Amino acid sequence: MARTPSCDKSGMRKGTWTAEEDRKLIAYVSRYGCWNWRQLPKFAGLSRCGKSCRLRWMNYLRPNLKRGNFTQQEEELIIRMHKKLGNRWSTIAAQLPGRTDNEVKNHWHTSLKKRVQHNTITNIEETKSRDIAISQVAIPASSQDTNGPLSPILSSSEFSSTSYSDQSSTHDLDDFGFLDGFIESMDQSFWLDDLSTIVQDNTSCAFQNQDTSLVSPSHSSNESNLVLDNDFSSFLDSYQESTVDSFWTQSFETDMSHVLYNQQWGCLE
DNA sequence: AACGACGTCAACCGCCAGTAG
DNA sequence: ACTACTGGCGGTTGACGTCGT
Repeated sequence: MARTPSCDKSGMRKGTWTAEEDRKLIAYVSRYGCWNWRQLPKFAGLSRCGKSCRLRWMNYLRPNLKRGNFTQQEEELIIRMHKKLGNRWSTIAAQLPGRTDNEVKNHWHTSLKKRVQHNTITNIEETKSRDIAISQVAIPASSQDTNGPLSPILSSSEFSSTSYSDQSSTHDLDDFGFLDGFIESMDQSFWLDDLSTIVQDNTSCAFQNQDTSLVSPSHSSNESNLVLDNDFSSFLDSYQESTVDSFWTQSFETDMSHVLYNQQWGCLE
């Protein structure tokens, strides 16, 4: 899924991010936080615009992102919320821990939209044929089965009345309070099921420790180099998983000691 | 094997709201 | 009140993968 790297008029790189750029961005944000996206590329040694850095971080690099296929629960939640909210992807994504608005939006356009449209058409056809049947056989409406499955995948309206019947049966369609309970009912393991690799404790900050000033006695330079030599994507998985609990609670250094960092990367004169 | 059609998704673009000066 | 700047959002693009012929 790589785009051909290119540069815009101002010399900023565009297109696919390289592993090296990812490393620099992770290293910088992990250490100093994102205090100003516009200024960040300069200090992090990246030839990217701040917007591009922010997007890369938010959609791909930041910890606690859940990658991989959407679960049926997630898909049903997206369908239901989209029916209610429309294309408010960030709001919808906020209800799906570990998912980005971009990811939700892409999944909607590539998969869920067609499914919903198909179900809508199927629903109309089912309704028509049922109406005909009703008109031909005068059965009291109350005895009609209106809840039969129309397809293996539930439509959004069915979802509201079946999948989470315990919650939704007691809530109006306009009441989204049940979503909170729905999310809360899922423990941490649910959201992390797709994260495959268990990371050794001493790997968690190995990347940051490339700054030799930060290398603890327990980390030899060989260990740090090992991280650099390994496949970057697997490192990224490890990095993201290992920082799930601690990342957002850690306090970033707010002084301007990026100079130390940049000396390590050689990106400042 | 070659080709085109279609699907996927990372990344870009333009707009807008919030905020500081 | 106005301007400039920034972050965030949603729409769109386009490179690459997959599938069918």
